[in-house]
Amino acid sequence: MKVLKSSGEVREGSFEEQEVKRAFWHTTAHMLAQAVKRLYPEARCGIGPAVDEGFYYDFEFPAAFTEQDLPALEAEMYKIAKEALPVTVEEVTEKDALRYMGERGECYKQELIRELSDTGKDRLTFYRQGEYAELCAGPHVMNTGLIRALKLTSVAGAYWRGKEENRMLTRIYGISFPDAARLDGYLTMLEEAKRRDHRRLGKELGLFAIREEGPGFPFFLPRGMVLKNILIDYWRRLHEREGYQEISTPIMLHRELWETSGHWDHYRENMYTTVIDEREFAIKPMNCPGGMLVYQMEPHSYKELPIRLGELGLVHRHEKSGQMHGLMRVRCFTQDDAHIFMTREQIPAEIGGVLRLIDEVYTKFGFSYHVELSTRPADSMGSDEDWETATQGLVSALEDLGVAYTVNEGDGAFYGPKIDFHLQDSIGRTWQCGTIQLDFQLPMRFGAEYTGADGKKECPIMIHRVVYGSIERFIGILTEHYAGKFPLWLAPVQVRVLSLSEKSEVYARQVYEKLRQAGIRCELDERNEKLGYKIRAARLMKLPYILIAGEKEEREQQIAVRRRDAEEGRQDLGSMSLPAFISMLQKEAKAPVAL
RNA sequence: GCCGAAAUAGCUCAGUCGGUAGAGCACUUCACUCGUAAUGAAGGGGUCGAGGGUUCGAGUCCCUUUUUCGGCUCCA
Repeated sequence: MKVLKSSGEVREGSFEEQEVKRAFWHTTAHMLAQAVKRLYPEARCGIGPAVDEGFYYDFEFPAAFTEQDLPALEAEMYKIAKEALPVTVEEVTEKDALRYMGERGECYKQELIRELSDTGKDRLTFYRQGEYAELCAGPHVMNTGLIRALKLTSVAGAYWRGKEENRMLTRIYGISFPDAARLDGYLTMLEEAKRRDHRRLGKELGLFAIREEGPGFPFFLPRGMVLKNILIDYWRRLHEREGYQEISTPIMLHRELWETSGHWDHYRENMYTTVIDEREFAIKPMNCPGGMLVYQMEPHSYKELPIRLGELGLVHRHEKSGQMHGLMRVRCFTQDDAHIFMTREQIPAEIGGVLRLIDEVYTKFGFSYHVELSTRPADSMGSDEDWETATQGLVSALEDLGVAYTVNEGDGAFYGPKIDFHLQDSIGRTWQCGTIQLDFQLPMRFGAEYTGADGKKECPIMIHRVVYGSIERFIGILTEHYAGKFPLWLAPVQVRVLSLSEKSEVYARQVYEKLRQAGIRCELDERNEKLGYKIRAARLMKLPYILIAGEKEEREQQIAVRRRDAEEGRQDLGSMSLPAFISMLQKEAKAPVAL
């Protein structure tokens, strides 16, 4: 497959190559625009790039455009493919480009052209296929006939240039391939991913629920609560090992505190407030001011530092409607927070320690993650020097440990720069989980101090950090990552005991009671149903182990064991004694933290 | 918040032109006493998200509203 660059250079490459694939999708995006202009001549084009999975194109339609209108566009695009139009590139002057777009009413394109020449872009190119031409830097594939399979997947709104104050355009998403088989494969993969959706699994497995009575406020059901508690338990052990002390601060504090911390000025829109005895209170959106107050309750010496105060803090934030997403984005969540108070000299070691801790946890769950460094935002407080020092502190910690990261300009918290850890969900969307934020502001605003070796009062530096991020979001990610098949140590229910018939009910119950006594999370299915039916039910719940207790097992004082994950192709492990099974289980679910 | 779509039994969904609200699974009862992914029969279960309107009559048409879904923006 040949790719045409804007210089006119032609390169041969395969569809599997990133550059070729993107050129392929980009050309398909142009075909979409071409089809739109054929069917809706009054529509105006925005931009239409290739993305990681396919492409999109933004349009302003004269009348409402809905998903029902997609098939007609798809048909027109197939027609354009069949026409096998050659794709060519030509250099144009700004004047010609503006005139061409002006004649066609393309005001968005004109805006782009003006902006490109204002930013000193000396070369403008048009790509042309048949009657359709547009401003584009390429590259593209060389013929529309190469696109043999395509699908327009969804319609969504998107602000022009991504800015909330701009007009909202209609964005059409799609994907294309050089053959039908690959398109089918892609669509099947999407179906698979839907099966892992934590919202679906959360319902099916009885983990959590969100109801109309509390939008964005999740309910944890018994099984989900077990999972949450296991994660908390693991977290506590780790933090004990790492020298953290755990605290708990109030969920609601007086307005003055939030004024001192700066939240009232910088975060007010997201805070819930209430009035008690005619005084205004805010429900905490973050735990830091509470942690700050704990630090200040007694005087500190440099010898005590670093002080690491951990808190599983329940925070509430008013996320705008339309932004919630299962457990991933909620209005009330538990942060596995900690605030570290330290001297300037301790910064590298402490940041390094947190980086290692986060890596240990993510590795434990088998996650791959990427790291971003977010720098000073427009709405922020503090001096330039402090921001510079703080940002430099994070950079050198990352570089000392050889962590690869990308920079996210202007995306830091209002009080300091941050390192973010992003994890992927089942369809490849990424979610920020862990974060490490360095803060010079808050200790200063609160007048926090410690006594140095020379007897002088100094202001400590503070780290805010979370590992899971939010336990809710982390559970969402975990559920999708494991597709609901939680490893034994995390599984809310580890074993289900099945009686074979009414004759084996008593024995099955005995087995169940013994497992419970051994501390194994188990359930008993003594319903009067066939074995196949009960196995199916247990399999659908994705339980790690199924035990069958029938008359034969009772005679031999054994149980028949069936496991969820086939080992060497076997799910049926045959019969064994209960003590043997229990010790096998205990070995498999061994303590998650090496202390 | 914005653009688009959706909401019917516990769950997944059907419901034609506006004319007495349905299926499968789940649940309860009965029969069967069963060996590794669904035994059979019977029964209970609905203010069709909420509020208003049009109509002799609304799950169905119109308006408002809430929630959810796909995105945008924002964020853990």
